[in-house]
Amino acid sequence: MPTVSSEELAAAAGVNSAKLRKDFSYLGSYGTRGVGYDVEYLVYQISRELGLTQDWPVVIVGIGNLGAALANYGGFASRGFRVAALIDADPAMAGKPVAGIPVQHTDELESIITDNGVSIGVIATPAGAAQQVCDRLVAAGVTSILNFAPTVLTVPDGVDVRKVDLSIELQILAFHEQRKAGEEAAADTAAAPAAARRRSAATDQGPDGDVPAVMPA
Amino acid sequence: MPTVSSEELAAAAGVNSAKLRKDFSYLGSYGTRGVGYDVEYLVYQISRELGLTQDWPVVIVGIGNLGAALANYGGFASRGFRVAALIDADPAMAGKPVAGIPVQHTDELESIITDNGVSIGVIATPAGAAQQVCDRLVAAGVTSILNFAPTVLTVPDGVDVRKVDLSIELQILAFHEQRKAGEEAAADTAAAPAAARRRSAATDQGPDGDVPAVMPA
DNA sequence: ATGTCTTTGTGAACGCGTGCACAAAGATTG
DNA sequence: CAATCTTTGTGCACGCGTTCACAAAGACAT
Ligand SMILES: NC(=O)c1ccc[n+]([C@@H]2O[C@H](COP(=O)([O-])OP(=O)(O)OC[C@H]3O[C@@H](n4cnc5c(N)ncnc54)[C@H](O)[C@@H]3O)[C@@H](O)[C@H]2O)c1
Ligand SMILES: NC(=O)c1ccc[n+]([C@@H]2O[C@H](COP(=O)([O-])OP(=O)(O)OC[C@H]3O[C@@H](n4cnc5c(N)ncnc54)[C@H](O)[C@@H]3O)[C@@H](O)[C@H]2O)c1
Repeated sequence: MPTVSSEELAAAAGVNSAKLRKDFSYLGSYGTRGVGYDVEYLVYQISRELGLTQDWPVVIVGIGNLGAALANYGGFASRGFRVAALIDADPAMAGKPVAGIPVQHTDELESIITDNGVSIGVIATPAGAAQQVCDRLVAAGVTSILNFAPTVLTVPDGVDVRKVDLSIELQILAFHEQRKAGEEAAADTAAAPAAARRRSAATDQGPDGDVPAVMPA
Repeated sequence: MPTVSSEELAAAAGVNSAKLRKDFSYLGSYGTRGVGYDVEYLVYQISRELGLTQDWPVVIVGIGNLGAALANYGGFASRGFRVAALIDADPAMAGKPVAGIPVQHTDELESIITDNGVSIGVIATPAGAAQQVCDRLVAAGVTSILNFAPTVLTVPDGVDVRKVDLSIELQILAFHEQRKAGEEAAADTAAAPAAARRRSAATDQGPDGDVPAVMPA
């Protein structure tokens, strides 16, 4: 029986072995002391706990550059997600297949959700349409939303939203990049607006000081 | 002078106002008691601290479905990121413009990085090519990488990597979705492999118990 | 100038996740 | 069966981020 120890797994994942064991313990206690974890059983238990043993139908709304790329992405199917439908507001796109799936018009949004029992929706529309699309998805029964539009969505309790903001990812990299370079360049207060210059010399922090807690790691 | 209070900002952002004030305090102390924060000055200070006052050239490697969508995305430019070059290994794509920018062949990767002083790279190649592309980017001088390929990249110290894994985003939603539904469906141990069934009845946790600490929020 | 009222900035307490350290479990060997 | 050895499962302590609560600052009215 193939097994792994928490030490091996932790080394591979780059985390602490005690943390890993404690995490596993939340799913139940199914390691064997002196031996480790039964790989097959472990994989199954984690998959089940994560909901990967079921198939989740998802709809993608907004089949533009990004939506089309997502529709073409094979990585979803391999993790148990099935693209149940593609939805776009552009009448010219209706019926046209993307990634082998015909695009349907927004008019049919509600019936698509209901008929397919969809509970996960992906929003890839322009920012202006996102909240409205979100509202319709939620009203139709969707309770989990993956949002690519740069908007903060408002949803009722019980609905989960995850926002993927690629600009913010770049901003985080740029922030660290700036720190790496040292703040020599930060002294260019010439570019600051009038109100900024007002007291920048007095209060701007120097290159010392730690990373502000505001920033994500 | 247009101002905002920490209370207003916190309500808009959906966070605690004290946290917001403490966070701002790390950037310096530039609120006015009894009044609030000078909006213009606040925006400038945050932008500067985040590195948004400079322009960051980025290269995108792998101009397929996703890479092309990224190249077409206008949201980057508006946040101070300039697509300096598009790079792909496919000779057929060389010279062909995507989003108005001609695609260049991988052979020129090193010179592109050097000539443009690029320190941020985006990887949108298939998983198999990601590490190799990453190594070349790093060797050429890139110190920040945004990785879309489903691979854990190994990089030397001093290089930052951020991984965007859309499947994981969906998995997190599916996990919460499963919990919302109650675990009635979790009892389908019939689908479990032999080793799993071995003792599932004995140790599988019931519907009670809290959210495992393993899971991200 | 003095008083009032609003809002900041922050010390202190709290809660939670992480890591240490070890007893208990179980496999394995003699 | 007893001894030994490996690795789990977890109590406990530490550290860090979040939140509370309030004194101090400053605007504004009188
Ligand atoms: N392209 C990227 O790489 C990228 C990166 C980050 C974020 N985003 C965000 O993702 C979203 C989509 O980006 P894109 O580049 O694909 O844009 P796009 O303009 O190419 O596509 C938008 C699509 O949404 C459709 N649409 C508009 N209103 C709709 C509605 N009410 N209901 C349904 N469909 C509607 C349009 O017909 C169009 O097909 C935008 O909010 C963008 O900011 C894109
Ligand atoms: N499409 C999506 O929505 C999506 C979502 C999540 C993750 N991803 C990941 O993003 C990556 C790209 O996805 P895609 O759908 O755009 O794939 P794709 O096949 O459409 O594009 C890949 C591109 O990379 C190029 N390429 C291959 N090897 C290269 C190399 N060594 N150097 C430079 N370029 C090279 C190919 O010529 C091709 O143009 C994949 O790793 C995929 O798993 C994609």
